[in-house]
Amino acid sequence: MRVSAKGENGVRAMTILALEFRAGPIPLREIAAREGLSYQFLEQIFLLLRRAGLITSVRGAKGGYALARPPEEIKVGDVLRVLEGPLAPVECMGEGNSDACGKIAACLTRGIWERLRDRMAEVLDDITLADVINTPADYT
Amino acid sequence: MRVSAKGENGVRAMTILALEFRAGPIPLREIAAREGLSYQFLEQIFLLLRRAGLITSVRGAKGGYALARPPEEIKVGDVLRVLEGPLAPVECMGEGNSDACGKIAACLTRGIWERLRDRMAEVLDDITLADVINTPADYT
DNA sequence: GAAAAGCCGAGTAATTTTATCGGGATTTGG
DNA sequence: CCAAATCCCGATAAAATTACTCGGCTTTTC
Repeated sequence: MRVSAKGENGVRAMTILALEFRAGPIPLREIAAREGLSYQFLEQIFLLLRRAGLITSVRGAKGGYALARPPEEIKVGDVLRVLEGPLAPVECMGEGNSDACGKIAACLTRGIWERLRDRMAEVLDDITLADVINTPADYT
Repeated sequence: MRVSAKGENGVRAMTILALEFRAGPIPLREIAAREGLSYQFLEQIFLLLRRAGLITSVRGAKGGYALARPPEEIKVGDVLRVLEGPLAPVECMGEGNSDACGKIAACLTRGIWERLRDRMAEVLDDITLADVINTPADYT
């Protein structure tokens, strides 16, 4: 039940882009340095995020990445779906989808995963990047 | 964000034990056959569940496994914690625990994982094995 | 035209998960 | 007592996934 490093670092990097929104494109090396991450690993992550339309890129010197939309309009769930695949706790259950799997107890356990999936989506789609950067220190 | 086969099959097997509660111990081979699972893989799972005190075993001929407590008293969350480790979406955040990880955006993203973790626990600790076996067919 | 940056397919390394093996220890029933 | 059924369990192999690297290309600025 863990989020992968890709997902975790992707959200982290998106948070930086949210903090720097309006500052013009931020080069990847800067983000990598700021978060102590491998430049090349982040590159893989950003490739996916760009192709999914969550960020835009500017090539060449003075280039870099920026959010494609303001932080208020990007949900954490959007980012995680791109990097982790659909928010489904078990394989036979993509979001929206509900295949039976032919096993005896299948129909019995399905309700568990459906409820879990829906709650997870609820939380993650309720938090935008704007919420993340406005988190008060005493949130805990 | 997936539950492992261990977790999924563990819950499935526990569901069978719940259905057969009061029928005396059920041999593992029967459960494996019923769910089309490898006997030896299930054995690993049951070892963990027994050590965690969720099931009891009877050795020898006519032996098998049974729930240690009635289905009403075993939560799906209990089973998953044994098989998947703590219900924590990211490493730096065991249940109850909240270590800082020293990265710049750390404190900002932490709230996401805390909320997610708490909601997941809420769902999984709210469903008992009794609920699972009483699931109406139109649950969806 | 050199330096700064992104683009990207392919490949390797590390880790985790899944599954198997082989032999033991207990219990039942004959 | 013996044979069959069944759990016990450490070790390890196989497979899958995840994390990360490489190398070379393209685009833009100065």
